Amino acid sequence: MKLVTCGLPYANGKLHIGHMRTYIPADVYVRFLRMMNEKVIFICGSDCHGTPIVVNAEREGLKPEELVEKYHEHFLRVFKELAVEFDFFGKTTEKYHHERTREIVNRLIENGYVYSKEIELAYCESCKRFLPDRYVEGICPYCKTPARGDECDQGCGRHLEPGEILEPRCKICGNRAVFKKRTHYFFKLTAFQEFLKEYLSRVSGTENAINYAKEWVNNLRDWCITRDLEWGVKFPLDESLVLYVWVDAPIGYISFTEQLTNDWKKIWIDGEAEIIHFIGLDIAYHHCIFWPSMLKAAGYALPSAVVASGMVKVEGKTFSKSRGYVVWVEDEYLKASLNPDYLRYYIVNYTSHEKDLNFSWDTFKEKVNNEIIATFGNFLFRILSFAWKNFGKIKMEVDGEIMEKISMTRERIVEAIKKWEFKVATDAIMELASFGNSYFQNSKPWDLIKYDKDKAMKVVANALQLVKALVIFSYPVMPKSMEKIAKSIGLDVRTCSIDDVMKIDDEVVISKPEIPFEKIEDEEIEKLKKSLFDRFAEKPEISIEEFRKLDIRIGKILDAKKIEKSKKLLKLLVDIGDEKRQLVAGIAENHRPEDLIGKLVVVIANLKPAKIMGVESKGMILAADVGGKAVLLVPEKEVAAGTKVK
RNA sequence: GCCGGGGUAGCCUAGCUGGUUGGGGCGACGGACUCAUAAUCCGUAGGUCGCGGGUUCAAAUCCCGCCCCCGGCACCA
Repeated sequence: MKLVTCGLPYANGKLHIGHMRTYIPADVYVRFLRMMNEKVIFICGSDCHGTPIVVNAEREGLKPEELVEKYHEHFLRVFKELAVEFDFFGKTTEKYHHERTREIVNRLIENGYVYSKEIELAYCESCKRFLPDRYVEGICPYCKTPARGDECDQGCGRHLEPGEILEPRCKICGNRAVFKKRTHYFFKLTAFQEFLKEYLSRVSGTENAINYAKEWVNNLRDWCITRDLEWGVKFPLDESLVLYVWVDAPIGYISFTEQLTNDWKKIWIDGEAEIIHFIGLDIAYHHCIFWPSMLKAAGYALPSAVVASGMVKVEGKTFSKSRGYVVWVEDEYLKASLNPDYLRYYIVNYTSHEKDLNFSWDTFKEKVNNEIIATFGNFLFRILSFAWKNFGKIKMEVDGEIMEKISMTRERIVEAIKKWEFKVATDAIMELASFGNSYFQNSKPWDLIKYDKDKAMKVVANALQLVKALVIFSYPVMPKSMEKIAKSIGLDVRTCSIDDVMKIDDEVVISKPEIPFEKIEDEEIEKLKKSLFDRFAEKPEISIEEFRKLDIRIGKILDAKKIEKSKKLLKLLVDIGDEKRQLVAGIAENHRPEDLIGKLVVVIANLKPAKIMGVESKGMILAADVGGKAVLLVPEKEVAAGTKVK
């Protein structure tokens, strides 16, 4: 038995193509396994806790449970449309999930892996509460830049443990927070270093995730697993605290299994099933470090594989919701009435599972029109049409050569799927379709039919066997379209085993075939491209007053030096008229210090000072960002340092 | 700088536990066919396998050095 899970989507936003890079291949994998006669359970659900949900709900004027429900419904809808069929799709807000989570945490406690520690935490006196995670804004203790409570998101990027942040402010009311002592609870992650090393050396899955994890193992810290929040799973030893969302989220894999089947103990306690986690690379830490340690500590079964998908790019750019490099599944893809199977094929076939996948509308159109339609769909349709028009009923006599080809393709597919090589598997399908076209073309049944009907029928029989094989092979990837086609040859593909491709019926009755796939027109793609590209440059409108707040002037670079041990940073001394400023600029990669001295540049003089690598920076110089390389802005004529820029 | 992943024809990519003439796909060009959603089939052109050394009878594949790209972190005020 196998249990396949997908990383839980976070219930504070809609699904985009980046999400689908995990869910679609997982669904394809599960469907193939079932066709290969494996018993499989496929589990997922909404991840509903954590601070961002509370903050977003407040912003939208909703209760957290309402916000969560809204996105939960969205997930169910989109997964259904895309034919991603989980056996159970739960919610971490449910009672059963809270119970299972508390049971596991109690085991961690009983087994001695949880300890309390008094730490100093930010507390907002006007809101009368402790400020966990992203409720708090302050200064990073490591690099002294403004940061969020849980990580230094603008500066050094470090994960901050609760209470570490300096000068905390309440994000909700903006007031200065005070530090108060508070007892929190820690999981002894450091006790699992040896275990993790051993575990990571034997766990299966994709190399990308495991390699990262092997590096992380050498630098573990105990993990604060409680938060001062009301929204979440109550911590058993202190009900005024909830568990950190990353404690309870993966436990959903267990609690959801429990809802589905009484066999859950065999899977999660007795270790009688293979547990396979499909995740995005961004949550590899949680699945390769935190999660196995927790399971081990609580005496549960360990996952046998972590399969991480690579990142998604949009039109060649790094995926970014805020910058608009994103494709929304419901509002864009589905709204355009595009066949969901096209997206499934694209995601699974574009490149290998662990490499970065580029989603480009032009490539999408080409793959759909050339591969799915011209090669694959056209083969199905030309055979079915020819068979229907000329025979209606075909006596099946299939050549050994054809069966051999089908058998080889089956082997290739099965081997590839076992290794999560979805591209290899789907390429094999396309190749078989191509073989079919070639066979049919070279056999010229449209000529044969004029003088040797029997011979023509034999060609059609061979081709029909290929059609049947293609329908079965590609069903896991394109289930909706294949169900439709299967009907015209009287096949119920949902109940087929992959071995059925080797079975030859006595005769096949053809009903009138329908065109299997609609072509994608240029105008359609242009529209989709336009709405995407229009978004790229969008920034909120600002008033002239807001603009006037900027103190922009011409500065003259008096001195420039490289900052030690830094690759990108230069320390500059700039004359801005009434004073000489020191500032740090990330331009060292394509500017030599000696070339900069004497140069006029544009400076923002009233930017809040910050320290970067221990060097104080008071201001910023402006440059065009050309693929990450800085091209400095300079005045067109010689002007005095300090000249205002409007 | 450290860590990870890469650099193969105009573009995407397989091969990378060394061994027959480095495979595909898209695009380009020429031809054929008409059953088929102007789909399909056959053929042609196009490669210093990032650069330089080394090991070997034999290297895209192994070793050493270097360059470049991507991602993460240190550092883009």
